[in-house]
Amino acid sequence: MRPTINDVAKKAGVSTATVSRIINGLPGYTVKTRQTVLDVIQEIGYKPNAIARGLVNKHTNTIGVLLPSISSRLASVLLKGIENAAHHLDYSTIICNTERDGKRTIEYLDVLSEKQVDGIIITSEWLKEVYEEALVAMKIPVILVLTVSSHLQIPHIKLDDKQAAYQATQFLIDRGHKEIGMISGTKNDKLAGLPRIEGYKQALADNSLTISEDRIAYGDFAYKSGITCMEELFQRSPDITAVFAASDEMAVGALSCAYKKGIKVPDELSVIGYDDTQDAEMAIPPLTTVHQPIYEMGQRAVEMLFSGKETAESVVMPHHIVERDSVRRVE
Amino acid sequence: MRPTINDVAKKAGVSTATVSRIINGLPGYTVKTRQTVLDVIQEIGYKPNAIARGLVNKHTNTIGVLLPSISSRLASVLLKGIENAAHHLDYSTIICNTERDGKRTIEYLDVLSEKQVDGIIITSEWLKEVYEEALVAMKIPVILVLTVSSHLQIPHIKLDDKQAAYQATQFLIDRGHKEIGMISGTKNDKLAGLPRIEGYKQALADNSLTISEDRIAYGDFAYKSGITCMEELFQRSPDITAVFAASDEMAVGALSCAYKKGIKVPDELSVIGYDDTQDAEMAIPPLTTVHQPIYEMGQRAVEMLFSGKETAESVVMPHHIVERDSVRRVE
DNA sequence: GCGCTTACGGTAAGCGCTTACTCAAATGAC
DNA sequence: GTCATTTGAGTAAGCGCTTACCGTAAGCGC
Repeated sequence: MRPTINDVAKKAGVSTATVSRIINGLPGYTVKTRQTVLDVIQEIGYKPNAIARGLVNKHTNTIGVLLPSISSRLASVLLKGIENAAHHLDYSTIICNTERDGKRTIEYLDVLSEKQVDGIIITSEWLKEVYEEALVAMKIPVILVLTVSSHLQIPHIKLDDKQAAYQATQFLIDRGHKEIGMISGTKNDKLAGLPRIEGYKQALADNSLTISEDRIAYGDFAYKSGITCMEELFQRSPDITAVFAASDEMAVGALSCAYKKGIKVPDELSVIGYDDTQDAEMAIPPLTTVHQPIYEMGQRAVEMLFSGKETAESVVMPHHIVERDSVRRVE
Repeated sequence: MRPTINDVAKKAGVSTATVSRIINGLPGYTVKTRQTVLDVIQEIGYKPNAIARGLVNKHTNTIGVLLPSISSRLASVLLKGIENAAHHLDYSTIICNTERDGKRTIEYLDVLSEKQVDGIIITSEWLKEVYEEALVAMKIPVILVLTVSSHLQIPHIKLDDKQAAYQATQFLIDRGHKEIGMISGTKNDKLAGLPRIEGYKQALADNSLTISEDRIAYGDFAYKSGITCMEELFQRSPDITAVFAASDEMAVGALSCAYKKGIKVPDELSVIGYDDTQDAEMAIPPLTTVHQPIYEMGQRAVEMLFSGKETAESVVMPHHIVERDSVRRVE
């Protein structure tokens, strides 16, 4: 059995209260008693039991993070930002990989509630009403990253997706492209789907370029769907000279598709991505893309969780385009 | 305040013992009392406090995972496997991103110990002696993934790296390559460094090909180092026709380097990677590589953690080469 | 109707801590 | 030297649960 506070109290000839005060840095003892107690702790290798502490203190110094798909580059960088900030604030982080499964999400919410986490960060996933109900029932601070709440006043962190998509498209237009396709995410995704399509269309409209549904293909943000979407686009609208993809993974899929068809990027086709994950950097050619400060968003989320304010303000993070080699200027 | 077992006991007109029995599925009550209690639980939205439970039950249903670098593709897939298996067994997983920082690692070990996790999985990182000491002190089951223990009998899961590297090199040789370079991981890495170099050299030796230190460049498994290593190799040994990289990321780095120099892969240079992460699939051209069953290793690790046996047996997982398009046959 | 077993369910201790309350001794003001 | 105050440290309750240990009443055989 691991030594308890009782063991050190006995061995040091003091009460548990004194030991507790010492390990918690509260006043009420001489330097001498402090030293003997510390010595005993060292000697028997005592470590406070965080569970027992949690029971009386009513906080566990741990947070929970819900992610729709943990192995994606985006998710893992976000997670890294979260974990890092949490660790610096002395919090542990429990991960919950929902796989976009509603049942599983509810299970996780239950578990986090039962485990008395001090806060929850929900990322990327559209908040169904059941989730929102569960959330209010548990009265725990929640921060949303890359998603928003429709019914509740839950603070979120994201970027202006429409704006960013607009700028990406404008970037292509500025370089002389007129026939521009789009590889979108899931069709009815209100988070990363619709707004980006709107931005794309708006940019075309503002530049008096024709908008055609033929030039939009719908994927699911993942690599493979980028390939098939690009194939569709080549079929339906072979005249396009540039493509805006709603994720780097899909953009790389487009690159792969073009490669297989012997179409040179950027010479014959320009591609711009979205996210600026390492995939963009590693692509051949390196991908021009919209940078989302993902890591920082993760950090920010935990800061907001413990900002002390009852409900923090939502924040929209800045974005910018990172220019690499996948877009060419046409005459 | 959240309702406690006491609240439901009072409201249902029974004792807490009965409520406890009911939520734990122990015998000792009529269907009728069971139903009233269940109704009350439902009505007031009672959820057992896992912290209080943990205090008396002496287990927390949570495990800790140490990862050297959480945002790498390898780590996130491993994590996914772990998290998934853990969730199925009703365990939560706490992540600890050590960033290969010894001080941080020790901090995490302490935290996990204090939080009374039921098991720990350590991945990829070489076990320093201090860690091993900390580990024995806390008397918690530990499983190692992609690493081993030098002093302790801690069960591990990995593959036969030397064998795998041998086969990768042999694969190149079988396709007619004679001047083969290697992009290795960290020079003195006993885990993923040395064994792979040995396998590479052994294969060359067994085929009476000359081994030259000029043909080995040392990176750190990450993308950027792959680029610089490839540059070095081109300089030091321009006659090589194929390269074996000790990680997919470095292999992709090699691809990027070749691309920049206008060297065609696989026509002018063949590249074989290691890991078979999604990076390999997404590469242009798609990367031939040795497949590590990373996800499965993660799953396996948690199964072993709770196999019931005092100390599980170490396992070496099978590997195989996934042939894609980055290696060409030469005459 | 008697003694027995069995099923139901309550009582209370205790898990390892924190902390309000108490008290004795030391200190300080005068 | 006296009295008020501060300081070091102990006592014990209680955080929300589980569970060993008991009662009590019902059910059974005879």
